[in-house]
Amino acid sequence: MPPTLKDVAERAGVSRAAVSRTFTDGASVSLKMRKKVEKAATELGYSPNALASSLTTGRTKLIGLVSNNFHNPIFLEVFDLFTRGLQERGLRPLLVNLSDETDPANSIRMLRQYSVDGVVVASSTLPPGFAKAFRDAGVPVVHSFGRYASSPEVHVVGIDNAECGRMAARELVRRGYRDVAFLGGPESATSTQDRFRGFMEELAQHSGISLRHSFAQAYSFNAGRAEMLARLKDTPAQAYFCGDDVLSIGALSAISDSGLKVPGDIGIIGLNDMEMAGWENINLTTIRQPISQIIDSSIELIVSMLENPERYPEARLFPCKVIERGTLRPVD
Amino acid sequence: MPPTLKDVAERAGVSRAAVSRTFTDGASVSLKMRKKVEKAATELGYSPNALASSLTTGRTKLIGLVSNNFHNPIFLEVFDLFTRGLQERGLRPLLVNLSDETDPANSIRMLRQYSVDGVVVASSTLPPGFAKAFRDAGVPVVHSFGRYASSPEVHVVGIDNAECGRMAARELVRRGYRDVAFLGGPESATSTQDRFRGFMEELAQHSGISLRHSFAQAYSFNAGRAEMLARLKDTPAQAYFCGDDVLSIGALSAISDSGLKVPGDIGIIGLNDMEMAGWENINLTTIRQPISQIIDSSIELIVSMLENPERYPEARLFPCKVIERGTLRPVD
DNA sequence: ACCCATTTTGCAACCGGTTGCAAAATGGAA
DNA sequence: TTCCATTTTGCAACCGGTTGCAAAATGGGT
Repeated sequence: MPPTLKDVAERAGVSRAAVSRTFTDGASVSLKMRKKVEKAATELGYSPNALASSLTTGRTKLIGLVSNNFHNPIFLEVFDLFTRGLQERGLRPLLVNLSDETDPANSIRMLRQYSVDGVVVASSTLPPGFAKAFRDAGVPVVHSFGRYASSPEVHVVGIDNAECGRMAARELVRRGYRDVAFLGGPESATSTQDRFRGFMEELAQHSGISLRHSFAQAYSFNAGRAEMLARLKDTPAQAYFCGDDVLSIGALSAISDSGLKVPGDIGIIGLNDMEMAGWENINLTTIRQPISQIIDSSIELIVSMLENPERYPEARLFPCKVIERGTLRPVD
Repeated sequence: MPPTLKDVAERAGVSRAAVSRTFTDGASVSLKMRKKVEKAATELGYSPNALASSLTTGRTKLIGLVSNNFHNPIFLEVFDLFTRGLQERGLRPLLVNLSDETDPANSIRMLRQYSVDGVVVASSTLPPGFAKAFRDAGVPVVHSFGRYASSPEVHVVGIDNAECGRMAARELVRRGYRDVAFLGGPESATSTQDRFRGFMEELAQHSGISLRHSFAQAYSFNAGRAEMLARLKDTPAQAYFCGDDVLSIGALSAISDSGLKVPGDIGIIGLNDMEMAGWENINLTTIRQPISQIIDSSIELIVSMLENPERYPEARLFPCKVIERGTLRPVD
């Protein structure tokens, strides 16, 4: 239905090759020819079919954006930044919602059918093997918010979750808490495991600190609330390092329902610093994850892999920092 | 690099047409042939190139998902539902982030280059002309959360925003508020205009009610908070119908900061019933928009347009209802 | 006006599939 | 076994572009 190369060529009275050349930059076309072709093209309202050309060039400019985090508000920011960043570079995001799927086979097949030039896996809960499966299938891949590995097999861009755990521990100790707890996300998520490990390691350096832990079912408000309600049945800890901000907000809600005060009775520190954490009626002390840097860097990396698919895998970790708000008691 | 039809044909010792047929259902292939081909295909790890086939079939199974709402948490739910619904039907969402762009020309060109089979415009702020431009370009389109028109030029699926305005008005009147206000989203958004119109219309039916109005810069927490802070400089109204839930939450934050109580001093009613509205520490009285029905219906519509692109445009509006929580005072 | 190096152009094959058509194979009935 | 209607298969053209190669055009120098 829409006009094709052939239509333009006929109308301009030139060869199809000539038309193709005026629309691929770097090709040799005389000014006269270009004028003629452009005239015919605009008259017909022609624009080249990207998919047809991908057949011969081997490039679709399609990037698979794969995620399973469609319930955590911070991922709206993530999608916003990714789509804008990709668009700015002339790339198109083909979105894949994993829902509860953790087997990459389906997504790989699907994304290969559409010949995506590369894939960004955006998830803090999927294991490194997930992204690796793409690489093994010959698809350039970057795992954003993925698990750090000292000898990474795929590009990983994110934060050092263990270091964040240590950071949270230091912050709680600095504020004089002695009886602390980790209220993590799902135990199977790599981010949960790493944050917990770091948290424990650091606390082990300090004497006389008691530590407990438990895990919520998901990184979600309801899961955080439910888990904290359960904790409140017994004597709760003095302060909790929660798996992330949504979880923290759920916990806050449980605490205020039970009549206790934050930070008076219980302290909370989260992780992410999503927009909502700064809302005045939440005012959560948390650890900021530099989302936009992570995403810029991920895009830069996937773009560079389009030129050089064999690029040696690297881990890019960005520093986090504590954002002090109102849910931890002040230092004495 | 990945194996092609030809590779499979050679390995199986059959024609390329035979291979093609075993992978298109409804085609005539003997069982013996099928076995042979499937064997060769799995040995090579072949899967057909969807883009190449789109060239002859004229179908890419790509659906453009166009939105400018990447800051309203409710759109995370929207994206989740859309991507899942499309995937279930074997369609792939190609995401377009409009950011601040309101001219459809770019998106149309881009989506035509990728030969999308159809487009879903998911936005409550874009004017009907936006979606219409796609239709005029010959691309099947559905405008979800779009403006209702009695003689629609494109398919619109959403709610009757004016009716929601009336509903909010009735609810406030029923609770005995006499001095009420509309705190809308951006004045240019069609949803804002319609909600305001309905709200006024209904209030005009009741005597002795005073109405004021103002508009926030965006459908966002900060905008709602800023706008409410401004209102609080003078004597505020008794109750506010806010443009949506995020705006409401911003307003709530401003109110509690100023030392006033909700619903004691000021009542708030929102619109959307996003997940957060039900969180116990927010507990917002609001009007529920049946998101998942809207999206199911949108997908059903766009799918039906793939078969019949000339399908007569219709408006599908879903009823909303008031969800009573804790931000309006009880009926006397 | 002529020659030659350089640019521009068109031809034709190709990318990875699909499909109308006719030839070949199948299989049931006589 | 033979015949004929029905499937199954392969050939070849096509979808909308790109690109190597050789022919044609250009233009500068003498």
